[in-house]
This record gives sequence, C-alpha cells and structure tokens, in this order.
Amino acid sequence: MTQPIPASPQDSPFARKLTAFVTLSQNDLSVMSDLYRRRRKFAVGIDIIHQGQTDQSAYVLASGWACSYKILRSGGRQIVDFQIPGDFLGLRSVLFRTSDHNVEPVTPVRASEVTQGELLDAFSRTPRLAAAVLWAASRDEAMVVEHLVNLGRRTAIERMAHFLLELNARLRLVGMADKSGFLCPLSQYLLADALGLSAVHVNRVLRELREEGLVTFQKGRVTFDNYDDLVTLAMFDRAYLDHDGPLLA
Amino acid sequence: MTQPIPASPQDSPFARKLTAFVTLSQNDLSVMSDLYRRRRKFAVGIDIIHQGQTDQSAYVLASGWACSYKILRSGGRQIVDFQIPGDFLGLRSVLFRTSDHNVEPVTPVRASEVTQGELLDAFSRTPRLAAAVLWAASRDEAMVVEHLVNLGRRTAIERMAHFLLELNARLRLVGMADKSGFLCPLSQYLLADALGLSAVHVNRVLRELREEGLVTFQKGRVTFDNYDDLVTLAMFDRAYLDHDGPLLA
DNA sequence: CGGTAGATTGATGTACCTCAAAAGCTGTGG
DNA sequence: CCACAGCTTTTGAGGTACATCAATCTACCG
Repeated sequence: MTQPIPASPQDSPFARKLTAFVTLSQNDLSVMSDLYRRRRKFAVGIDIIHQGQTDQSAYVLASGWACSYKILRSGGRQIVDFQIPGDFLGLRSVLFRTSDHNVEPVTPVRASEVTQGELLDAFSRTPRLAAAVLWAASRDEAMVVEHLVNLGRRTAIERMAHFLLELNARLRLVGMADKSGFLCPLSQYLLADALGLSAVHVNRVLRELREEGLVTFQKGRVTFDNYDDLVTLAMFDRAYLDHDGPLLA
Repeated sequence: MTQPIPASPQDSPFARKLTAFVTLSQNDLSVMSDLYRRRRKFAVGIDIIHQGQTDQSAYVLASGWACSYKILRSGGRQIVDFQIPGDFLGLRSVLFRTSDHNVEPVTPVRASEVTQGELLDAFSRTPRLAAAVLWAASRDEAMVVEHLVNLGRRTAIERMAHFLLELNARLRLVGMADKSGFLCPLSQYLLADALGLSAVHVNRVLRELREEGLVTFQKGRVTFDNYDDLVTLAMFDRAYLDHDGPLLA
C-alpha cells in the first residue's frame, strides 16, 4: 500500500509532489537534491520548531508525520495542520524571524534542514523551483482556509469525513495512499486536537462512520468502504487542492 | 475617532501599515503610489472577486470594509477574514490562476486595482517593497491561523472578545481606532458567519459582554469598557500581529 | 508481569442551535 | 408626513450536538 521512501532525491516525496503540478527540468531536480544533504532525525516528543524561537531553519519532511499547532493559555491546543513526506516544515519561520507556532513529530521523523541562505540560493539558480515552492506554500494556505471552514461550519461527522478525504488526496500525491485507503499513525487525541473535538467524541464519530459503512479507521489504517457517499457527506470538493501551477513558472 | 482617508498615497492606509514594520524610502513610496492609479468603486452586494474565476486582478483597499468567504454546498457560509483599508484583496488570486474564495464589500468600497504585471514590476524596482508586501501576506496568514484556533478551541464569548481585540489592533495600525474603541459596520449576521455561531447567539454573547462591563457594541460602534479584563478573558496575545519584519529587507 | 497509552462505552451536563415572534431603524413611495 | 416593507436587533422556549467525568478494556513495552 504505502510506498517505501526512495533513496534517490529524483524520486523523493518532495519531487513527486512538485512535479505533479510544475514541470521540472533535470537541472531543477539536481538543484533540489542539494537541499537534501543535511538530513536530521527527530524522535517523538521533541519539538522540531517552537513558538517564539528566532532564526530557525526550515525542513523538508523525508519520512514520518509531523503536526504544527498552537498552545492556548487555557492549556488546550489546536493542531493547525499535519505534515506528511514532501511537505515543508516552518517555511514561514525561515522567511520571517520568529515562529508563531510549534511543530512536533507524530512519528519518528527524518527531515532535511534548509537554511534561509540555501533556499534563496536555490531559488536564484532555478526560478522554476521557486515557483514550485511558492505553489506549495499557497496550497498549504488553501488547506488552512479549508480547515477553518471545517471548524466553523461543519458537524463533527462531516469534519472527520472531510479530514480523512483531504488526507487521502494529499497522501496519494506522494504515493502513500490509493483510493482504497492509507496507513495512518494519528491517535484519536491528535484527531481531536485537529478537529476541535474531544477525544471521546472522535471515537463515537469514527464508530458511526464505520457502522454507516462509509469508512473504517482501525489499527492504524483508514479504509474507505464507500468513497462516493463519504464525499457526499463531507461535501468534499477537491478544487482547493488542485489549483493550477503559478503563472510565474 | 476614526480618521478620514488621506488623499496622498504617502499617507494612505496601505503606506501607514507597511511603514509601521518596514522602513520605506521616498523612492519606495513613490513606486507604491503608482499602484494607486486605477481606483475602482464597488457597491455592497457585488462580488469583488469570486471563487473559480481565473486571471483576476488584486486590489488594495482604499476605503470601506470587505470580507473574504467560502460558501458551503449545504448553503451556509464561513467568513475567513475581514479586510480594512490598507489590506490586500485577492493577493493569492493574482499570484496563482484561480481564486478559491469570494470577496465582497461590507460597506461601499474604493479599491485600487493592481494587475500581476504591475505588482511584479514594482517588486523588481524596489525589493524593499516586495519584502514589505511579503510581510503583509505572512501576517494575513498568521491571522487566518489564529482565527482557526479561535474556532477550534475557544468558547463563543472568548471568540467574540478575541475577534474584537484583533480588529482593534489592526485598525489602530491604520489610524482608524484607539484604545477606547472603533466604528464597526459589521452586522450580527456577519459576525456569526465569521465566528461560526448563529446570529441569535452572537446577540446573546454581545449582551453578556456588555452586562459584564467589558465591551459595548451598539449602533455601529465598539467601545471597550474594560480593556484589560477583556484581554484576559480572550487570552489575547498580540505576538502574532507584531512579528518582526522580513529578513529579506 | 505490572505499567502506561490508547480505544471504547455509559451517564450526565451544557453551550449552542433552531424556531418563533416582537420591536427598533431606515429607506421608499404615495 | 405617514404607511409600509425590509433589514437588524432583541428576547423566549425548547431541542441537540457536543463536552466532561468516569470506568473498563486492550495493546504494547520494558
């Protein structure tokens, strides 16, 4: 089902995602592979990026899952987004001085560190790569907006359905899912913090989706039992994920 | 209380906002004033930008208020953000081909049209201006993230308090508010669509805030009766609005 | 084998919604 | 100047989707 992470940068999740929307030359790809040199590992429980810290590096996620979140003074937390292989971590933190959110691993993570200098250098060498990264950043923002709509105007069941469908669409881009489902390391506590629900209610919602024959999330695997009806329930419209490449390319 | 919109671009809300965080030279300011040439008016009820449309212009809001939103298939809508004088409308729509959201005026709007070409041209002439606009875009994104946290993890009262405080901070940057309050043209229906509540509940929340002696929103004016306690209630931390200017400057 | 983290289920409480209706304001035409 | 329509605000009554608290159960791990 899920593919192993390839050793060659030409077929990394990052490359796979970008080339799905912007054609990249051999030269673009080789510049990109330079960004893959300083590989670091992060264990679960150790923040990769944290709020208020200045002059951070950014990272490209090579393997594992992470999440970005904010802590409330009341103690609760809200997960803003999950990151999967091929995603940037902390792109905003490197363009600007201080980070306004935290990023932590959900599973053990391997990620390539990219400093601000390296990023700008790569951009000047291949404008197409810059355009592709800009496209990726805009897509991230579109996902945050859709997440906001999710929290503001959908019921718990619709939220969960929408979330699982979006995740599936994203994972397919990097070859880690197909129409039947995907492996998913997220606990019900993480789902709760992302969807603005309690963990108890997440459990009940998953049970209902299962009993309705729509989708099954058990033992770390999401299986779509009735994809079309799930799309209808979630009012899932993937236009926001598919927008065309940047004009600048 | 609220200042009249100045005629000179050097003291426009746009300039005022950007110069609060990035020092701009006389040359930067004059390039910027070129962006102010094609002034257009929009009446309430007529979309400025709409979802799915391609090759849009962007605008800089000169006077009036607008809001960006998404419509759900179920009929409801979620307001993502309000725009006040000095804000960009549809910056993402011009960097990329199609818009994934709508923008409509809340009051009659005057806005300056900026095409993609003009924007890129201005950027190449003054990198500092590009940096300043990038800073503004990043601040917008930070506001969307905070809005998401608001919807996911705060109660209705906290949400409303946080929203009014954020709006006050933004309006102060362009001289349209002070610590005592501001003029606010938003109906309770608009507040409801922004905060993920029903209009009825918005009304009750506003009454409670008034009766607690925290803030009064009546007859188009927001008055802070006890600013400090309101900040405490909302857990308002304005760090996400104040982050430092871009490193690129 | 005990300890810990996650999943599951039940009982109860509450924050918010929906429906309904009245009252204030604003503009429009007669 | 009044009558009326249309929006917005306000208030009440009743329903529901969610949270909270608490307990049990499982899986995993040293």
